[in-house]
Amino acid sequence: MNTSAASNKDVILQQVAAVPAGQISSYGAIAKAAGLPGYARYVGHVLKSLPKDTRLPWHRILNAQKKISFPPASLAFKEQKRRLEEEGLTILNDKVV
DNA sequence: CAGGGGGCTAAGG
DNA sequence: GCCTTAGCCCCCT
Repeated sequence: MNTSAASNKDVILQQVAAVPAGQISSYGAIAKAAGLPGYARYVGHVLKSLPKDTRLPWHRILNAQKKISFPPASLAFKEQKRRLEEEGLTILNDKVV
């Protein structure tokens, strides 16, 4: 798929961007798919570092419990929830189904 | 080099 | 449902 010149961060972002609309994934799954098993936290750290105008579907990335790991008072929480709903998903008590 | 923390995960109490 | 323990890893002091 592409050369090995990609850094861990790039690979992760690539996997995140590879997630189809209406489909969700977990940090561990992304890390694993990126060939970095155990980098779950690193994935979160990277996504969190993304710019507000990022085009990466970071909102499709949830934790292993399929729940939004943000506090309900966080803007990211509402934003992610809203985007997921826009993609046809449903959120029940911070949980994505 | 040591210490603390983080959109994590799984198992236990 | 919540918190703790333990594991994995990276980044900043």
